[in-house]
Amino acid sequence: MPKIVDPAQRREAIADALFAIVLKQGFAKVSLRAIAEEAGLAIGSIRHYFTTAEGIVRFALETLVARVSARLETRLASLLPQLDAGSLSGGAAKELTVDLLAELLPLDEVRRQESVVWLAFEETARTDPALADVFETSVRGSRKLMARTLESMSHRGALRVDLDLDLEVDALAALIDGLTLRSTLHPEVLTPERAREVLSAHLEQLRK
Amino acid sequence: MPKIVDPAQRREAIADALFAIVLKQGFAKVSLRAIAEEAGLAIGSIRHYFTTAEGIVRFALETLVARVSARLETRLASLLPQLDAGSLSGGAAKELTVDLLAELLPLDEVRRQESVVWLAFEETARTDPALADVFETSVRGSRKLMARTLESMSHRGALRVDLDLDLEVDALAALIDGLTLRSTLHPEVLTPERAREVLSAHLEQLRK
DNA sequence: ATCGTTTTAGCACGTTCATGCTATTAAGCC
DNA sequence: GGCTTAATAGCATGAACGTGCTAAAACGAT
Repeated sequence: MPKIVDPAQRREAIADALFAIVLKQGFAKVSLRAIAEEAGLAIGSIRHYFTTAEGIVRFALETLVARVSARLETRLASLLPQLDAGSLSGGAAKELTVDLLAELLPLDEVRRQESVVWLAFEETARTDPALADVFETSVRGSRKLMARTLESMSHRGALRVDLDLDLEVDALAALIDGLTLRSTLHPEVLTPERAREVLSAHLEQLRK
Repeated sequence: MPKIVDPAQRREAIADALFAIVLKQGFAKVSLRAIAEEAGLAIGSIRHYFTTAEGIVRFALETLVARVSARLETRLASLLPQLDAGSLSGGAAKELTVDLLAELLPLDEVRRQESVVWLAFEETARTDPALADVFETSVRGSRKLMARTLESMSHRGALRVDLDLDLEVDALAALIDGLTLRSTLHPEVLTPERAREVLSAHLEQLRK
């Protein structure tokens, strides 16, 4: 039998190499050669796991989405029971909600890198049908997360009653998108910590 | 004397060709050859006006910024006297303010195209120092516009008094960034008209 | 009509790219 | 210990790229 290498792990390593290049040199510099060098592999080796270059990009995007989704799911799973238990004060509940949504902000190096890569993919996806559907799903998913969050507040009676909930969902989703965009690409204008404050203040204004 | 061609006009036409390619095929497909074909010129002709390919990109970005800035300046110039005159009702003043800020949203085909190109440049600029300073300036400029807008409301006494003005400036800037991003790249999730409604509602909530 | 200069055209070169193939290497079962 | 097969390595090809450079063309003043 042959040399044993976990193929899934190898694929992830290749995706990580792609991320590193996007991060350091931008999406335009991504190429099989660059990925091979970054990963410390020969081009032939990479092509053993991915037949086309496009396949790498596609897989990398799916990997990225999976990682972020997993983190959000984890947080959500630990948050919802706490909120439903009703044992928290309004302020504590709000802080936990902020924590959940702030998961999307580039508040640490890992998330900063993910945000950069995410934004790089976004431009590529606009003209690449193979990637577009992944984004469509993700964007709808993030809107859904906002909706769930606000509905949860509403059910607890923690939300102002004079609000158009649907409109507030769009506003919250856009606000977080904008905060992420600015604090990722222009941290000297808007620091991630500041972005978190803005998010917190926004939620505070929605409270009763 | 030689054939008469307005060089400035030619440069703009070349920039427009670049915009068209970004729009139709994405930033990755931009090349001298592609630009030449789109503009109906020979590569040599283009290189007569721009010695390097990088120069075209740089010039195109400056052109884009100039166009958007000019539109904003025009609107601002017509808006400020009206507001200072104090002859408008609060509601009318707010609508005019929304109109001003909505200039940044992709509400018509021209602005949609500009937004797409703008976002494409943004990713490129992250790793290209020659473009980065243009963006730095523009991002600060847009924040300044938000600040001026809110200050104007504040001076007219049209703003709630319990607000942290600086925080609201960041929030407004991020909200508009996010609305633009979403309604440009994912109009099926957030239509531009809907984005305008969100913006309007946000400003309404800031009013006294 | 001729000349001088701007504009246009495009060839040639060296790089870089993705990809189709073919060898070579390494590891576990017989 | 040799066989089998996954994994690795890298060569060859053709296409696309930016750019240096030279030649042609177009046009207005003389």
